[in-house]
Amino acid sequence: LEDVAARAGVSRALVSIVVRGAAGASAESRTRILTIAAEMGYRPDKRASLLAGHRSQLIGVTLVISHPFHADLVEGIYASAERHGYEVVLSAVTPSRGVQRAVETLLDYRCEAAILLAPVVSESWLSTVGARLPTVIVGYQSKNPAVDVIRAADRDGMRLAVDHLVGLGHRSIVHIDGGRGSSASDRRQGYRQAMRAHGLVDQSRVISGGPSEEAGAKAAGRLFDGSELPTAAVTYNDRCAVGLCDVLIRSAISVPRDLSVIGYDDSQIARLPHIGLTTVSQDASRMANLAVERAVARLTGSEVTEREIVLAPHLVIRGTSAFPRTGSLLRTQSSKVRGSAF
Amino acid sequence: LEDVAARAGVSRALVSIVVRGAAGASAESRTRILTIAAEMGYRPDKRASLLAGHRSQLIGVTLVISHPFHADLVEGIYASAERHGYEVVLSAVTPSRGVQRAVETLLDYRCEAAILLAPVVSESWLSTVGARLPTVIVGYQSKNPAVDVIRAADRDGMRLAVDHLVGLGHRSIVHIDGGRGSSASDRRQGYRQAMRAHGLVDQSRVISGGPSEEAGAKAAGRLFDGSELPTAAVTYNDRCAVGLCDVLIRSAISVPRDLSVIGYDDSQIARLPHIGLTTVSQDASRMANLAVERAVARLTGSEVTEREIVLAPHLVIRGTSAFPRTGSLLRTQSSKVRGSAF
DNA sequence: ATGAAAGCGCTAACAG
DNA sequence: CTGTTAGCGCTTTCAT
Repeated sequence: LEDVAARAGVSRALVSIVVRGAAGASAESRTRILTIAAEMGYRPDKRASLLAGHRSQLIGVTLVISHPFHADLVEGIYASAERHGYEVVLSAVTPSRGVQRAVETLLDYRCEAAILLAPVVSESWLSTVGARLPTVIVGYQSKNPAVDVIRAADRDGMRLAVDHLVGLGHRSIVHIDGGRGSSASDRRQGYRQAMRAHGLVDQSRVISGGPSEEAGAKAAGRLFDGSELPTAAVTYNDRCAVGLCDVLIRSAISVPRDLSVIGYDDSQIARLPHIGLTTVSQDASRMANLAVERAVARLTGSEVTEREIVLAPHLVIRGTSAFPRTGSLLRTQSSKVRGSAF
Repeated sequence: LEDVAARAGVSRALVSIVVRGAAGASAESRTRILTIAAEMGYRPDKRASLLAGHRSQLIGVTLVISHPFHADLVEGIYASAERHGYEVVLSAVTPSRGVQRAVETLLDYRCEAAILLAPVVSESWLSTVGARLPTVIVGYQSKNPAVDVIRAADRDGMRLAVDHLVGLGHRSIVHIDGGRGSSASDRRQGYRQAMRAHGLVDQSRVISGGPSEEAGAKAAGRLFDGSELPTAAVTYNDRCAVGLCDVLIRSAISVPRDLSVIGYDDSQIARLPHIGLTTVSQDASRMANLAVERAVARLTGSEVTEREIVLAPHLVIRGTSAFPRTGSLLRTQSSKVRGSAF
C-alpha cells in the first residue's frame, strides 16, 4: 500500500479508498492508482483489512465435503455473498473434525454470520452459537429461536412424491427413512400423512435407512422382509435412492418397471443422465441465496418477520417413476438378491 | 486479551505467551491464566494474531466440493497440518469460481504455502504461483520446476489393474480414459504399455470417457461399437467406473460375470459395500500427509531432494473383477441397452 | 519470569 | 478531493 502510494505520489489513505472502491476519489486518480497497483501486482492484505475494518464482511460456512447437495449450496453462497459484498470462509466437517470445531474456526476469524450446512447435533450448543452471531441453518429444521432456518417443506415434499406415485396407480409404497435428525423425521411424517390422506394407512411401511448410498443399499435387503415387494419406494435423499437402485438393479429388479424409486434433493447425482432419478427438488441456489440474504438482513438490522423460511419443494420427474406393473413381485423372485455380487 | 490480563493481574504479553503455548511462563501462571481465559470464554482474534505474527502458519488448499477423493485428502490435510502446527484455509473451485480465483483468495490471506487438489489448467500460471509461495499439487502430474508434486505412479497403477485382469484370464480389456489432463494421459499410457507387455496390442482399445459418472455412463454406449463386448474394462477413476457399471447392470450385463470393471482412486464410493469396486488405491491420507510435510519442508528450508514424490499404488480387489465368462458376449445381446431406462 | 513498548498493514475518522 | 492521525488485537523484541 505504502509503495503504491509512493509510486503514485499520493497518500496511503487515497490508495486505500481506491483499491476497495470506496467513495472519495476522483475518476482520474482512481484509474491512475488502479493501474499502478495492478502493474505492481498489489493485493491488499486480507488480515490487515480484516483487523482494521470495523466489520469483517465475512460469512462463515460449515459444510461436508463430498456431499453433492452442499456443493450446490456452496456455489450459490459464493455467488450471493459476492453480490452482497461479503466474503466466504469455508470450514469443513470431517469424521475427525466436528461441527463444533468447525464453527470455532469461523468464530476465530470473526465471521459476522454463520451459515451451517452440516447438521448440528446439540440444540443447546446451537443456542450458544446463535447468541454469539447471526446463524442460519440450511436444510434442517430447528425450533431454536436463536437461529434462522432456510429449508424446504419436507412434509410437502414427501406428499408430492407420494401423490405422484398414487397418481400413477401405486398403492404399496414404502419409505426408506433417514434415521435421526429433524428433516428425517419430517419426511417420515410427511410420508405417513400422505399415505393416510390416500387411505393407504395399512400399506404404509417405513424401513430404516440413512443419508448415504450405503444406507440405501442396506435398506434394499429389508425390503424383502414382507411376503410381497412394494411397487414403489420414496427415500430420504438422492444418495439413499441411488444406493437402493443399485442393489435392486443388480438383483434383477427393474427400476421403474418392477419398482419405482423417488429420491430427495435433486442433487447433481440425480441429474446424471444415466441415473435420471425422479426426485424432490429443494432448489439449492435459491436456498443459498436466501440464507445469505437472511444473514445480511440480520447484520444490517433489517426487519425480519419470520425466523424460518420454508420453501415449497417441487417434484422433478425423471426416469425412475412409472406405472406399477400389474401384480406385485413375490418374495420368491427376490431370491437372487442375496447371492448376487454387482 | 487485555481483559484477561487485567483479571489475572498480569501483562498482556504474558497472557499472549500462555494462550499460544509459547515458552517463557511459569507452570503456575500458566494454569491460572488458562483457567481465567477459559472461564471468560476468551478466544484469540485470528486476524490480529495473523497480522502480528511474522508467520501466518496458514496452509491454503484448493478443492472441489463433492469430489470424494478430495474429501479424503482434506481430512488428511487437516490432521497433518495440525500435527505440524499449521492451520488450513479452504478455497473451493466451483463452476463459477476458477482455480485462479481460488488461489488468489489464499494469497490474500497470506497463506505460507498452497496445496492444490483441483487440477490446474495453465502451466505458465502455475509457474507464477509457484514463484510466489511453496506450492504442492496433489494427484496431478507436472514437470513444472516451480511446484512440488505428490502423486501415485499412474502407469504402474494401470499395470496392476491390467495384470490382475490378465491373471484372471481376461484378454479383451478396454480402457475408458479420462480425456485431457496429465494423469489421464498417464493412465492411458500405462494401459497401453501393460497390454503390450502381455502381447495383447491387438486387443488394446481406448474409449473416450471422463472424470465423472456421466462420462462413464456415456462410454458404456461406445462399448458396443465393436462386434464383441470386451470381457473387462479399466476406467480412469472410480466415478467413471460407477457410471459404467450402472449402465451395464441396467442393460442386463452382469458385473463381474459378463464384464469385469476396475476403477481408480479407492475413494469412499468404491468402498461402499453394495458397490464393492475393485480399484487402484492412491492412499489419500498418505498423500495428504506427504503434501503437508513437503509444504512444511519448503517453509522451514529443509533439504528437499526430489521435487516429485511418486507413490506406488496398490490394487484393492473387491467384487467387480472376476474370471471372464467363457465366450464373450455378442453384439446382439446388447440390443437391450438402448431402450432400457434404469 | 514478567512488563513496557513498538509495530504488523490496513481502515476510518478527521481536518485541510 | 486529499493528507494526517489514530487505532484494530495481537506478537515480539528488549529491558527489568
